[in-house]
Amino acid sequence: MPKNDPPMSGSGLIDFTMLAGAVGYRLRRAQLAVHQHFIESFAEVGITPADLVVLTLIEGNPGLKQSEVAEALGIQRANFVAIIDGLERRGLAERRKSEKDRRVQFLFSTEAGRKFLKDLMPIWRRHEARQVERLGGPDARDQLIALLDRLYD
Amino acid sequence: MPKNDPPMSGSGLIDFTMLAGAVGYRLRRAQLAVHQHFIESFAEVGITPADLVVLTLIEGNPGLKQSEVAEALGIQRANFVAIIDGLERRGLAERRKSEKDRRVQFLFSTEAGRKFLKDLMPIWRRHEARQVERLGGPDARDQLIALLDRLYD
DNA sequence: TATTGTTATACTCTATAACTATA
DNA sequence: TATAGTTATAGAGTATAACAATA
Repeated sequence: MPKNDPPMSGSGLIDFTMLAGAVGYRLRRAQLAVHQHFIESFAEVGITPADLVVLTLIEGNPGLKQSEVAEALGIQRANFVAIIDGLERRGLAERRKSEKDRRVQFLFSTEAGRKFLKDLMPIWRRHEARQVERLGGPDARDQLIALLDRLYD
Repeated sequence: MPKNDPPMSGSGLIDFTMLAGAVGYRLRRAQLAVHQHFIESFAEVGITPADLVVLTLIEGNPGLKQSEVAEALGIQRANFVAIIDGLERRGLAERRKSEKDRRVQFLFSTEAGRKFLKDLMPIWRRHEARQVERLGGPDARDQLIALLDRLYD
């Protein structure tokens, strides 16, 4: 046997014990898998997770300041601009300048935005149901979410 | 009151009920928080999560094929090249051409790589301990990992 | 023909600094 | 001087296609 070819090569078994307790690694793998499934599910309507989460939030909370929404979602102000630009260009959301403080922009979903969200609900529910199914049921989902929430403020 | 300024503006309370069950959203927030803490923790030694996970895996599994490591970690083989290039340039890992099949590269950690990993252990343990602490103890950590693993193959 | 590693490329996500207009 | 939104930019991370060497 050539000396460079290690004994275990091709065994198909890889020892992951050193990564066993790595929370960040497992989080990344799980997040990537769910993200991938989201992208595939919503490919036909062309919406990103960020778009959907923003639209959902301003639909449920009309009139928040742009910076409030960004902060609530953990998105940098600077990066938030392009997201709102996109939603506004598609007619799904709109900015309204405050009359009290001319620096401020309040955010609202439009009629088209509300219809868009409503039409998306079946895809959304299917996507979430898939995750719940993989987790082993609604209780497991609630348990997971409770744990995840402890990891961020 | 100017008509554009909504009643709830400035209340500080944002309704998240529409996102309550969104597994992907909570995953992203948690993953981002843990990733940020990792970056801050390891800033002084200048290593990314990907670098560390790769080095750890080939340390525990000497002589795997480059493509085996990439696939085991869910990284595209094209993107894996730069990671190994970096580790090799820093003298922490090395490629060895198979003599059986000249297309194949086996991966090994170097002596410097093993020392590097060993020196990193305190930072690593501190980082993990922080996550376990936020979760509420080792049992919560194990529970979380078990749930996360169900979300990917 | 198929596979391994590689290059090139594009697109997304995140972070930071600096600008503008207002306050 | 400080704040809200914006612009510009840089750095990761990820995905795809195509190529060279080898099988």
